[in-house]
Amino acid sequence: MASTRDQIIETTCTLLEAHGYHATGLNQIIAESGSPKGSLYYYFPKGKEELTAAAVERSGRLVEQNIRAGLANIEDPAQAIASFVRSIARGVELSNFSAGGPLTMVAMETVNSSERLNLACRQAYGWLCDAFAEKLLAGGFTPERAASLATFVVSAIEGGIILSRTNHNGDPLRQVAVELGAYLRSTPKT
Amino acid sequence: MASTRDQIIETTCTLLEAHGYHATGLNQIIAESGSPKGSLYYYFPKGKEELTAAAVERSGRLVEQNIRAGLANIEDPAQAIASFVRSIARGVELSNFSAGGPLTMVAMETVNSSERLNLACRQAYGWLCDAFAEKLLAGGFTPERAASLATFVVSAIEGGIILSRTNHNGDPLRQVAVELGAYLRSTPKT
DNA sequence: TTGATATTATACCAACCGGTCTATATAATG
DNA sequence: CATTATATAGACCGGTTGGTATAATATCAA
Repeated sequence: MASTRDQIIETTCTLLEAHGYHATGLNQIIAESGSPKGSLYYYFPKGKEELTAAAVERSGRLVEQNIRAGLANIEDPAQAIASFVRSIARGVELSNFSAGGPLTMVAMETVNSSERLNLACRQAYGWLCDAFAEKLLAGGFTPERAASLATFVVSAIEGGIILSRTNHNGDPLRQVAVELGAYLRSTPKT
Repeated sequence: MASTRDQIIETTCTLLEAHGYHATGLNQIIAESGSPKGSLYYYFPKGKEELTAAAVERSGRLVEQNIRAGLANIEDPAQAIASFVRSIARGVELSNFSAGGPLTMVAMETVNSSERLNLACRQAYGWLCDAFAEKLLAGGFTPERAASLATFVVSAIEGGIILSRTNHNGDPLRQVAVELGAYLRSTPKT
């Protein structure tokens, strides 16, 4: 059974992903998690910011695991990444375009208003880039190429999610999958 | 001299870009634009949603113009786009990471909460894609290739802006410029 | 059983939100 | 000049926000 604290974080992750930071109210979190406000402030004395930081960290770790797991089945990095992006497209569609990019909104909403959340998001994005970079490294790319390409991959996916959610259509992400796959297949490894 | 209405829209664009939809208050808009609330509701009787829709449209048109202007000086699409992305990186840095992607946040924040704003953002993103697609078309790509690549380009840039703003560093966008340029140079035009 | 600690449960608060209201300038028009 | 539309000005409203205070209740060691 999940502890009250975990339940609160989990609920926060879901709401942040769907509605963003400023549109997610503490009252909504306690209502959906079934915990009273007293518990929330017991576990997160500094309030919304601290809770969100924990949620961002959790989401980041979760996405990182998803990436590693999603890339593990196919050896060739180009094919593995293309296939993974297609699976994101399906996930976004299945969620009715309310999932995908749990970090994006918090990252953008708090860039200039919360140092703490900015750092949490920066760290989380680092984990995602690292996960891709390691796959590329294992596929024979040099460390420098792997790092630059990983940033590129995360950028393209992030943007693809935005377009797919906005258009209520998984196709933009699928086009990203196609082009990204083609590029990774053709670009030199050094 | 800008009319009161234009002044309100312009202020709204700036605030939306920096803080997003839910963090931008009507009181803040009227304070910074110097117009009283009565004028705001005179020009936008339906309130915040209507005003934001106007701001999104304006931002979309403005970005579209920037793209066309930015791509006009270099004939080769790959070089032109790479150069344009580098100029975005400079712009993001110069704004202290509070500019870039005026549509992103509104698009994400309102995907499932405002049909009207969702449509406005969808339309605006369409304009951006079209601007890139036309450059690619002029560069010899087939219409289908141009459309798919344009979506890819917008995705990568959008994501690059997120990473650059989050990391308070223009380099992610510059890496996007490098990889995007390399891919567009090497990918077949049919 | 007792006492201390950990946790839950609400009542409450000032501040702010988007939105409505009425009153008043200002300008164009008969 | 009188009248009418346009536009400005800001007080005000109910509801919600994040956050605080305090009391009740589990939990468990001694």
